[in-house]
Formats: sequence, C-alpha cells, structure tokens
Amino acid sequence: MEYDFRNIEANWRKKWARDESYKVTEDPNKKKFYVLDMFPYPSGAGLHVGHPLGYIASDIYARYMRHKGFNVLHPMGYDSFGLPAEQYAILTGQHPAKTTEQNIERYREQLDKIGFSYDWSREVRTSSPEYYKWTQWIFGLLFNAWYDLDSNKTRPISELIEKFEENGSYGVNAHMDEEWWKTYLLEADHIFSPYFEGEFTDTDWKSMSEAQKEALLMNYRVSYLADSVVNWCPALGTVLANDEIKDGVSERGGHAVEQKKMRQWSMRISAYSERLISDLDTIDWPENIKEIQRNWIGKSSGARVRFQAEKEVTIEVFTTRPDTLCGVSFLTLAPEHESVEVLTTAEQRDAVMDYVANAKLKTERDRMAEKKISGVFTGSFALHPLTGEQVPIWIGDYVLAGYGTGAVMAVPAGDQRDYDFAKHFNLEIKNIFAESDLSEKAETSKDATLANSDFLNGMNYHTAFDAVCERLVELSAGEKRVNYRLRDAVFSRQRYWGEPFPIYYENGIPRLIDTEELPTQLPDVDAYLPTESGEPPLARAKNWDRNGMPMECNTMPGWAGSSWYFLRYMDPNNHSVFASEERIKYWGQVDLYMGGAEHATGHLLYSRFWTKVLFDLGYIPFNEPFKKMINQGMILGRSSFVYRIKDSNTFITFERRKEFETQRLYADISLVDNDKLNIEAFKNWLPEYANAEFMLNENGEYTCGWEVEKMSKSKYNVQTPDELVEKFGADTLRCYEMFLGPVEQSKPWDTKGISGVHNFLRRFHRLFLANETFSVSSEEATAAEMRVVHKTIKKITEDLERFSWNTVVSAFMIATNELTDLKCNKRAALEPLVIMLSPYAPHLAEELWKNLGHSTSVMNESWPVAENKFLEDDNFEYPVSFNGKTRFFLSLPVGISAADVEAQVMAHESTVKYLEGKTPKKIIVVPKRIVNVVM
RNA sequence: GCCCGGAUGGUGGAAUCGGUAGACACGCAGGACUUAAAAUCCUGUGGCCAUUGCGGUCGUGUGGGUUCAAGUCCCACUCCGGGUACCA
Repeated sequence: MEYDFRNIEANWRKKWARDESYKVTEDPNKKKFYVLDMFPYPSGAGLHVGHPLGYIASDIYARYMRHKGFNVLHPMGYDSFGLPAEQYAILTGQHPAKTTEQNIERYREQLDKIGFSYDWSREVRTSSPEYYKWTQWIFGLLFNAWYDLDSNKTRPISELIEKFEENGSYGVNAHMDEEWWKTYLLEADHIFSPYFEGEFTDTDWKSMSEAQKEALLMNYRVSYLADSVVNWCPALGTVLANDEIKDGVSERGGHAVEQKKMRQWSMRISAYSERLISDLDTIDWPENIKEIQRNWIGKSSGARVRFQAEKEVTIEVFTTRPDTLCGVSFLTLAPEHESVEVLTTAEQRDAVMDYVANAKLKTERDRMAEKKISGVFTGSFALHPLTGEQVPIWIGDYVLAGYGTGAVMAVPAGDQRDYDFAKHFNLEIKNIFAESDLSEKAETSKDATLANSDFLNGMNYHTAFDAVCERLVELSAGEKRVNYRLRDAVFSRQRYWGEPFPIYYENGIPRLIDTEELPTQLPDVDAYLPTESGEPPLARAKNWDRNGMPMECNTMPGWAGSSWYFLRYMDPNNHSVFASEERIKYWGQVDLYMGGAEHATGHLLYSRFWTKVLFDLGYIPFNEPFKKMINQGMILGRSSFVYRIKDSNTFITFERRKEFETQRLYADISLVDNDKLNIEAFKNWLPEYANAEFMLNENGEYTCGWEVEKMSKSKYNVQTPDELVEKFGADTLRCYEMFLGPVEQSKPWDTKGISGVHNFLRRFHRLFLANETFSVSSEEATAAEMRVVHKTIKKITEDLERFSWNTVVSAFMIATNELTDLKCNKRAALEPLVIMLSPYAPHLAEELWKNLGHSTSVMNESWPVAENKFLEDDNFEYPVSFNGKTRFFLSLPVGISAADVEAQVMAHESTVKYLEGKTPKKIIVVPKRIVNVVM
C-alpha cells in the first residue's frame, strides 16, 4: 500500500468541508487564542508559492494551539477594494465587483487545496456592503470626535460643543493645526476681528451661525475636511498617500506624482504620534518593524526659537540643536513660507519672485534629484534673540514648508547643509566650537565643546541644551519643543472601487448619514473614469444625492477597510454593531499576526491608530491590535536558462557555454528538473524551438544555468502551489515550505528539495505498514523507542513555542529515521507522533488516526507531553578536550560528581597520550556538557 | 549619509544559555536490485595532509581581543539585504 496522497487529501478535504470541522464558537470555558494572517488582495494572477508561506506557518501554529486546548480563532478574508480591479474595469467596462468575485473564487480554490484550518463562516470582504457599512460607521466616529490633549484621549465632539457652550474655547486643549485660525479667517462670513488668534468666548460661540460653527468644528474633528497639499497623480487621476509613493513615483504603475492643493478628507493621526511611538514598547513585534515605525513617526526633541524680523514679522524656527544658537549666521525660509512676500525688499523683489515661482514649478522629485544648492536673499534681517545681532533672511528650497515651521536658523558651523549653503553664497561661518576645524566641513558631533557662545562656553550639546532653553523662556523667545515628522493622513481618493463616504453636503456643510441608514451603497456608473470636469467617478452616478443635496464623490483609501477587519472576524454577521461587546471581550487582541514587512508604514500604522480611537471611545478594551507579529520573508523565483549559440538553433549545455558566443534565454522551470533540461518537452514548448539541436555535457545531459529573481510570468519562473499539490500533495507542500528555512527569511524558491520531504512522509506512512497493509503492533514499546518518541515531543514542542517551524520538520525526519531503524511499528510510539504531525500534514495525520481505529478527528487530540522518565539516560558521553580540542569520548554515569568525572578522565588511558608528559594546569568539568583539560 | 538586519560545505539550512561546528535535506560519488531505465534501498560526502589502519591539521566574510572554551561576547573593517532622507 503506497502513500496515496491524492485520495487521502481529497477525501479529508471533502469531509472537513461537509462537517464544518474548523468552525469555532465562543466558549467561555476555554481560553482563547487568535491567529491572524494579513488578508490578501485578490489579484488576477492568483497565488504563487510565496503567498502561502506565512499562511502555512500560522495554520500550523493555530492547529498546535488547538491541540494545546485553546479555542482558536483563525479566520481568512479578502481586502477586496483596490486599484487593479478598477483599472481592469476602465479597460473592459466590466464592473470591478465581478472581476473581484472571480478572483476571490480562484483564491479560495487555491487556498482550499492546501488544507488550511480557516473558519470560512467568518470570511470578510472589505468590498461587501455588510462590511463597509461598519467602515463607514467608524469614519463617522472619527468625524464626531476630537483629540483632547489634557486627557490624551479621543473624545466625542459633543463634549467639545458643551465646553464651547459653557466657556468658549477657554480651557480647551485640543490637538489641531496651530495656525488653524488663519484658515478659519479665510472661510466665508466669520465673525471675528482680524486680531482673532483662536480663542473665543461662549458668547462668541452662541452668536455664530450654523455654518460658522461647523467650519470651526472642522478644525477639531479627528476626521476632517481641509485644503491640503496632496500627492496628485495625474495618470491615475487620484491622490496618493506618502506610503503609496516610492522614489517619487506611484508605487502602482510608476507614474509621476505632483504637489497640488485640494479640499480633502484627512485623519488626525498626528495627534497620536507620541502614543504610536511609546506603545511600541508594549508589543512583541520584530525590532526592525518597530524601528521603521519610529523613524516614520520621526520624533525629534529640540526647541522653538523666535527671531524678531522687520515689519512686525516674527520668524519662528524649529531646531534640534538650540545649543548652537550663537552660531546662527542667517535664517532660511522655505519658498512657500508665508512671510516671504512681506520680507522681500524692493531691490530683491524680482530675484525672489523668480526663485519662488521656479520652486513652485518643480515637483518634490525634481528638487530632490537636483543636488544643486540654490537660494536667494530677501533683503531683510532679523534680530538674534541672544546676541541682538542682525541676521540676514534667505530663502532656500532645502527648507521644506511642511516640516517644523518651514523656516530654519542656519548654523554653518554645526550643520552640513547650512555649511554648504553658506560656502555657496559666501555667508559668514562663525566657529562656535573650541577645537573644531571648519575649513572642510561642519562640526556635527554633540560632544564638541562650545566657544564664542557667551554663557555656553565650555559646555557641549548635553549640558547646554537646557541652559539655552531656560534663557529663551526668560526672554520669551522660545521654548523646548518636540516635533514629529508624521503628518495627518489624507483620506480621500478620486476612485470608484472603494468605500463611499457616508457624507452629503447641506449648503456646503458636510453632514453625516445616520447609522440606521448605512451602508451608503456604492452607486453604479457608466464609466470608471473621472468626469469631463475632473470630478471623481462617483460624480457620474445618477441620483447620487440625498433629497437633492449632493453626496461626497470621493471614496476612502485602501487602508480604511483593512484598519479594523480583525475585529469583524469576531462577529462577522452582526447587523446591529460592528462586533458585539461580549465577542470583542472574549477574543481580544490578535495573539499572533503573520504577514509581510512591507506594510510597516501603512496598514500596520493605520490599524494601530484606529484601534486607539476605538479604545479611547470605549468600544474595545485594548489599545493595540496585534500583540505579537512575525513577518514572513519573500520567496523569490529561481529562473532557468538555456544557451543558444549565436545565429543558430543549437543550444549548448551550461558547462560548455563559454566555448561559443551564446545568447542566454529563459526556459520555463516546468521543463527543468535539478537543472537538467527535458529536451523533448523544451522542443514542444515553443514553436521556434521545435527543430532545436543540443550539445550535451559528458553525461549526455543538458544542464541549465540559473539565477534568483522575483517571480514573474515573463521570466517563466512562477511556481504555483497547485502544480506542487498535484504532484506531491498538500501535506508535502506544507512541510516543504516550512523546511525551506526560517519563515522570516527571504529565500529563493527551489523545488529541488521537495522530493526529500515527500520521501519523509512516505517513510513515515510506511511505519504503519506491515506486509503492505496497515498494521500496528499493540506490544509495549521498548525504552529505546520511547526515548525517540519523547525526545521528539520535547524538541518539537520547544521549537513550536519559539516559532521555529523549519527545525520541527527536521525533528520529524530524525524520529522517522530512528524508528525505521528500530523497526518500530508500535501503537504506543506512533500515536503521539501522529498527533504532532497533524498541524504539518493534517490530511495524512487524519488518515492514519482513522486507520488506528479512532472515530474522532485527530485535530482535537491533546498535545503529547514529554515525560522525563523516558529521556533520562544513565550515562553521558563526555567529549574530553585538551586545550579546547576534542580528543576522545568517555561515557560516564550522569549522577557522579565533577570531582569523580575529573578522576575518571585522568585515569583514562588516552589522557596520558594527549598530556604529552605535561601536568594539567586546570581541569574544567561542566556536568553533562564537556570536560576540558588545560595544559 | 543615517538607522536596522545578515554573511556557516557544491546548495537550503542546524547549532535555543559561550561548551563535540556542519543536524536534517538536496546535490554529487560509489554500490545493491534490474536485460535496461525509473523507482527503491545501502555506503560515502567541509578543505588539505596521511591512508592498511590509527590519525594530523586548517576551518563559520576579514583583522584583532576577552575566555579553560567563541559561529555565538567585545573592537575595527569588507561585502550583501532592508528602511529612510535636503526632516533643521
């Protein structure tokens, strides 16, 4: 009886589906464990072998935890809104819902073949109205919320309105744009004087019109409408988030991106910067992901310093080096800085206007590409707050409008860019360091001793920082300040295939649609393109209004639906809430999250943000979504090459390719086995190769060359899991993907080794056979056999606990080899192994379990426990080394003392030989480890 | 530039707490079975020297250090991968 994996796997797949074997229900008597995979975007290309890597690892862990007695939530779904389906729709006119549906079907088919233990009754799709109803509801929560800096919490907007009613803005400490009142003054019909700087009384509030109140509140809301400079991609006709741009072009398609001011929905994620950084310490994530997030949020501690300029203008700068304040020799403003106009003198006007206009034309990408130093003098000066000196004010495009205050104090002595700027324009370079040579470059060390700096002389960064800040406060010229790089996230997309906003406009005032009326369904359109006038596709929809009032035409970005999906799995069919309180309380945080590291600054940041909002507002009892995360590495392809002799149809084997001038061509990896080309199959592959001739190696074979590259159709190196399941079975594929190496490591896919793993499963299967039929002995297992079993239990359990999936497979192989050598086919030894194998090879394990006479599924069996009595050995084989070199082995009873071990070693005949007549200086005995004789 | 990873046989990798480097598997070589091939099974397999056998010696990117003992810890460097950037 051979290992008939095709029948075994097909039968069990059917049975699992029929019995809904993987359905989980909330059981208060059992401890929960939540294992989650990052859900996929269902693309048209389907899965290749790289996709299931993480899914297999998490599935094994989920099954392991089930054996350990946990109630395991292990769901799967689809992140089904997205650009590719929309672009396909633009090309073909087919509704994106339809292609999405087809792709999902294909994904499901592929996933099912691999034997995952997903509870499919909990499947979610971000594009289904039942799901996005709650995405819209959460948007509403954020719209009706503000961020209170006093309690450091998100709070309902109604509380803010109450405060306004009572005391106006006084006593309100909200997170908002510091200069919000400037934009507010530009809004229509405000009631404030030109001296309004943000504070207003309850009387002011009460006297405001509805529209004025709403416009004011917009500055407080966590999700708000504002004019923002956005990354506009004309080719895609949409706005992109920073993390959707790579190297200055769109991540998808590689199109040019430009800066444009647009009225957009934004999310006040910047309010959460500090918590997003500090809470990283509370979660068990890979250190590199935490580091990427820390860098992305970009906390920097420094000071704000105000310089009094002419014409009543104050220039405020942010610096991380207030200690170098006395080295300021000029100020630099971003070309977009609001004071540029006022400060420019008549003589400089032409030059400045020219420079500013030029900067505007350049996209951020151009500015970056151009490493040239450029700038222009405004003609104005500002007063240095400490020295009282006149400091020239310059404009330079190395200063970014969007970071800090859009202005810097330039200290050429202490900052390389300021130094370069000063050199270029021949500006003063004041040496404020005692021992630094500034002839070549700036002094950037924080340990350098300050000089020419008045009361700071002799100090360095560490000692001067507080001293300067104190003085600035005394002079009212500045104060300590923490700055974050993280900016608010633009939430509007000019796309069709996304969640519509539950927003309509009443006389221009945005109004939220009530929860009872959600979902706001995505309307049908005649084409998936922007309108003639440049409005988003939804503007094409008929009746896209609410009682005549226009609906919002933007849709939400891809990260909206994925920011909270882990909560919906807990209660996917609930029609009255996004997930019930009891279920959220029961399932809690995701205990193990498996997915790619590429979402570090996108999905993983946004879902942490939304989780904090939901936590603050009391909807969930935890403020981090994913307790532990593991990133699976990328699986690369291994392309195969053949070498055609130039201007011929003759192919020469890899070994001899240098004998001729050759052209390297791709060969489909399905035509190659262990780098040997299947010549007949190759000839039949493409018509142009039908009459090909071959020059072979000395063994009469054609060897191919190879290279590791990304998997892609054009490289003929895509390996689908389906082919391997067909050839070797799902159990083999699962074990092999794990056997490849540590999950978190990127590695090339190589099918070479799969036969070894397949062989192992066959050998394991053979342990249960006698005379080619299933037969196990009920005899008591020998000590040697039990030792193998319990050693394996111990090893596998420890390895799974530390997420070392690959070494578990090795341990299984070793156990199988040893039991084969012992000719063991005893039930007592084999049953625990079947249970342990079931997370890795669930089909085979179920089959063997059934054949062992069990009527229940192996997946519910408890995990075996390693018993020490089987592991203890009377003797330990000591490696005896001399000066660290192992020379011989000595088997000694484990119980004896170190002194006895030493005596036995010294008495050994070989010891004399290796001592070479010398007297040992010292003898190190580590019990049950090693003996080292030092001479 | 800065930050974070990594480098172990022909290949993927193992070595969990500083304690026998190379587990397990692939590949390769030899053998058994076979008319032959496939499949299967057995043996060998880090380099060099020696080889009848015992063995010796070098060896975890490079150079140094700590230690009885270093792939593992420390210092300096080289190369590779990832993140990020006129971020003040």
